[in-house]
Amino acid sequence: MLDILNRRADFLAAARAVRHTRPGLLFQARRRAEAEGVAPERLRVGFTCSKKVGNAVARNRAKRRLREVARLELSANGLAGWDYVLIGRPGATAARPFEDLRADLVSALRATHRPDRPSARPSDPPSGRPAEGTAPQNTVVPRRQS
RNA sequence: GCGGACGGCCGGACGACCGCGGCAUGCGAGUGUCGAGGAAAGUCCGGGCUCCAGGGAGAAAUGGCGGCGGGUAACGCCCGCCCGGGGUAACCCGAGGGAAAGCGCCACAGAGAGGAGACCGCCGUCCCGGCGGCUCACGGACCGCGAGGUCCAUGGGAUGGCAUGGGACGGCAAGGGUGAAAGGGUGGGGUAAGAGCCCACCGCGCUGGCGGCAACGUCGGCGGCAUGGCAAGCCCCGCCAGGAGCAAGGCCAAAUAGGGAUCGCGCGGGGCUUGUCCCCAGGGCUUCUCCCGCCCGAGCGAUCCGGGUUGGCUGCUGGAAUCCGUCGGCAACGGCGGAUCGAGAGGAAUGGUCGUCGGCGGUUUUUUGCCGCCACAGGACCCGGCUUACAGGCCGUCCGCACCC
RNA sequence: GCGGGUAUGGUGUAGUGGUAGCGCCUCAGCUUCCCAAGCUGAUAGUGCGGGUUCGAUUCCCGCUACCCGCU
Repeated sequence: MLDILNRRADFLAAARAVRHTRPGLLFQARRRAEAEGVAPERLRVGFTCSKKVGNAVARNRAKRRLREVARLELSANGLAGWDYVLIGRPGATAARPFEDLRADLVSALRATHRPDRPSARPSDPPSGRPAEGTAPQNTVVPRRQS
């Protein structure tokens, strides 16, 4: 089951971790630290849209489509112990055909959890990004959930 | 039929599968039920509600409003009417009090921009000229015997004349010209020329009658031009307004100190006639003043509460509600009766994939077919308004023009 | 939820109701062997829609965009 993310700190932490850009959405993912007190089998997801997406109707519609896509894909293919954040993009999130939007999420998930990609391990960012304050997940190599 | 004015309404429908939020029920799986708008928006006004401020009166400051009457809980909203402006009309628009309380501004142009002014111009008097007459003197020519007459030239004089030139002094403000605006307008009389100088009408001011609750209208009398415009410049007049906002506010639990509250005892300076005396007080309680009332002022004791943080409950939706009928009212609206309950979340619920129909656009000679698209926009304490956004469509009333009967 | 402010050439900014200025940038010319600098000149602007006024960047109303407070 999906837990909904609503604390600002969780969003900020996810924003400092893995990011992927897809035409229909921005994707962020972070493996939680054990010390955070959240049960490790939980999988959490957050949705957000900035004012650039549009007025309240446009933002709500983008978040609903992201929610539906997360319901279909993330509950099946997401990893326990991770936080995911899905961010709406102006125009595209609401206008993109649904199957394309769904494929965007699948693609981002695969890019995040592929073991041979450095970007899957935020522990050693090649671009010299400042290291994250919460270190424990840096040593864990993500693996596919069975 | 075409064009136009005004008012009101709808703003996709039905269905399938997988999902979402609240409530009820169930041990549970689940089941049942309800689930965004006309603007929910902007936050521009007005209220309810809650807390804060001791009560009353006045003032100041600040902000707002501004024809009159009505409606309303109230309003800057609505209705009706008046006045002014626009339109052939239906109808539309108007921050629509005061400019003789005061201050300020009116660029440029123009002579002059506010108790104004004289550039061109008009008129009078005088002076210097011009023209044509009159008259005198002298000269010449001609006619006549003569007295004399006629004509020409020069010079002088006086008075009057002119479609006449220039100047000085004075009168005038009609006309030209400048300007957004030139110190009432039109016409006539009058005059040297003119002018409210006089007269008529209009406008303006004062005043009386009548109609109207009133704004105002209308009829008459008087005055005789005095009062330019701007107050969405300062300002004056009248009216209105205490502050904060549901993250208001209330309750509970966890957690516990340096502060706070209540009660009891107690309390300033000066004067002498030493008294249960008199006088003066200080500070606080809405920016100030006044009146009333209250408290503090100095410590001690007792009792109670408790900062910050986190969570839960409540406020929370039945209300100036909506609909129908009826009565009063031109209307806004109000009275009465009946029926109905239609989101209450707490980072926030309506989505995805389709089907049929509807609408719009494109393609097509047309039909069919195919393709694309579905206005503005999402409750967060609740109401009444205003403003702004809005694909497409529906209904009603009225006006103008053309045609037919 | 409650309030406040700003909008002026491409850019940064002045501006008493009366022709909207200035610096940088851009362009052209001069200067130089060439460039830079310098000199001369030019282009280009009041966010939008109404209203008041003879006249609005200025005053008033309504929108739009951006920014900033408080809770």
